[in-house]
Amino acid sequence: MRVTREKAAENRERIVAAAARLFREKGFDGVGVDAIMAAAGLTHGGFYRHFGSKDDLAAEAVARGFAASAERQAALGSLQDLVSSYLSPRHREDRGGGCTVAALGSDIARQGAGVRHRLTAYVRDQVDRLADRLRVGSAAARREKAIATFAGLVGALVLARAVDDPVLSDEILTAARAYYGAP
Amino acid sequence: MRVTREKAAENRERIVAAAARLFREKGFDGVGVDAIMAAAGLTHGGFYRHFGSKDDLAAEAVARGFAASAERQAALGSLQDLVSSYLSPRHREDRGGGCTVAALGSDIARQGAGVRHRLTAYVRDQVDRLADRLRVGSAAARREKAIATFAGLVGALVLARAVDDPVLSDEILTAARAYYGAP
DNA sequence: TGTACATCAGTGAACGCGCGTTCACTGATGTAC
DNA sequence: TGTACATCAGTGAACGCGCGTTCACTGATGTAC
Repeated sequence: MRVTREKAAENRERIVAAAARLFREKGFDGVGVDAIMAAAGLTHGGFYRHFGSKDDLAAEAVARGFAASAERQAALGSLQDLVSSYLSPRHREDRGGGCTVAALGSDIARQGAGVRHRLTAYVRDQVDRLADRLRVGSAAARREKAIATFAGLVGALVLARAVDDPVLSDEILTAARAYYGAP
Repeated sequence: MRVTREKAAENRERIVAAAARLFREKGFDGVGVDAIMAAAGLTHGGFYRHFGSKDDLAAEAVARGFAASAERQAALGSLQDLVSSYLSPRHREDRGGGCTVAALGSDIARQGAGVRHRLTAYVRDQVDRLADRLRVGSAAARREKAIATFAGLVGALVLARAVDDPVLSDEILTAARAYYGAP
């Protein structure tokens, strides 16, 4: 059942999108090739017509996630908007659709070169963009604050998701929002 | 080959210690029961004389990691000491022996109730201790800063480990050290 | 204190299962003429 | 434009492997007398 080149490209896109979501939801080891293919409406056998390995897909999937995050960030006006959106209960609940770094952070260091390389480019880019939004202090001071803020946002979201007490989780989000959202 | 009660308790300790290290190094899914038992100098078959399941061991192993972290923190004098030790290259390199939250953070939210419950108690405790160390501002302001600092430390270490460029990794540690270590 | 027996920590083989990957096959698509 | 054939995206069965867990067994330890 060969399909149109166009249709095949579309299927490939759906595989990457499904993988990006499922990896964030369940971790790299928590979801198999067959589950990803099923989520994309295909059977697992065809996987290797599109990707060399599950690792290769992982690299593409995180790249896709980073691109989506970068777009979302660009669409948000002020630093406060960005912080309060990142640290919202909605983002906490939406691991599958949210920030890839918070969803997979401690896993990424254990992944292959492709995944780590893409994360590195993303971190560099996000730090630059964050520093640009900070209007006070020297370039070095803004960069320092951008790095600390990025780390704080990621850490706060990870903690808010890991904790099993909703009250403490809310408190973490609120405190970090106030602390990092201050101008 | 039954062994002394004392020897059995000692073996159990070694299993938990090996698990705590290996889970942090390779993730919960990255290491199997047989590897843990081998690291403890035993064979895998005896595992279920000590633990009901791998999940049960995971809960004990993270609890052990948290206890060790709490001890380490108590031994450090000032906030600056704590921050610069946490964000040191040595800690970045020593995932197996370091902070459990940074090593397993994004995995923990996907783990069973035992692991998450223990993490929650640890976070509560660490936030309290950190707030106590901050000498400025109202109780509420200190608590807010404690939460933000805890999140920032965890996030910075996760990023410094995930990035594949040592220069950027060092910069993350240095920036976060300066930002969060300031009195 | 000494003896007989029950207990049970540890061993190593085995289980069922799910995983990543491979493969022969299908049949619509793409292409050469 | 039409025809004949090669291509190749997708299917579904199969592969080898490692995993968490179970089990029959061993033999030193613990205990009851």
